[in-house]
Amino acid sequence: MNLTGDLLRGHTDMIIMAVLRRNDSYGYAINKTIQEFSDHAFSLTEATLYTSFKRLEARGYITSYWQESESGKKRKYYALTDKGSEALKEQEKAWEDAKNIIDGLR
Amino acid sequence: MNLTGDLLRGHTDMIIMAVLRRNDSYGYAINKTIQEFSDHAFSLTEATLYTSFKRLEARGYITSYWQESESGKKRKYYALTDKGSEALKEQEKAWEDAKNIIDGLR
DNA sequence: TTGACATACCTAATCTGTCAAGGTATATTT
DNA sequence: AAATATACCTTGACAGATTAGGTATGTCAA
Repeated sequence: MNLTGDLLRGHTDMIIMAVLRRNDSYGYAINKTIQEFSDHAFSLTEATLYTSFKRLEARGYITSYWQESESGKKRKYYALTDKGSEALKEQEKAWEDAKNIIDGLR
Repeated sequence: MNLTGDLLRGHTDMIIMAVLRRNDSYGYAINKTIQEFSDHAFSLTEATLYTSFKRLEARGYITSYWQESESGKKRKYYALTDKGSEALKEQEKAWEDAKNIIDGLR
């Protein structure tokens, strides 16, 4: 498997929000989750990840808060907002459409 | 359905090559084919289309030749090369992976 | 205890593909 | 004669992803 991020471009936000729908999480852990679910075939670059956080927060789709771990490290947690939840649903619909179009053409 | 090309970004080349796998075709007709197969929900802009042709030809994935239609209009036909056929297979594999990753995360 | 690695955050500059907005020209339909 | 469909193409701007940096703390093995 060799997946460039460009293949999922435009869907990064959806992926992140889908992870946050399960529960609040922080950058490092979110990326780990994505890696695990793709059998370590795919990971977002950190730049992509943090750029996406900024974008999502600016749009009001997620909020953030700092929390300290047991080990003492500071983590920035993100939570999906109601608005984000709505946006996620729409993006998932668009994703289904995209799948149908591409698969229909083959 | 409201699909921006950005949602399919990175897959445009695959889509075009998939159309060309059926038979040689020219720009205008290729776009019509894509529109029909997506129930007119999706079409590439012409700029995207011709940019993609250039890119694909530069990579040796397609070749082109001019041919006149019965009506007298000149059409630039494109044909999938062996190299393009190989690339298409790989891209389709990557597409399957992308689908699995995204759908697995939801 | 020191060095390597994992954890955890972030930014600036660059690259790439798409889009908006233009352009040319011929054939067909009204 | 005008409108529409067919048919090609380019330039400049934009948005999202990548490359390549940066800071700092915790953990574990040698």
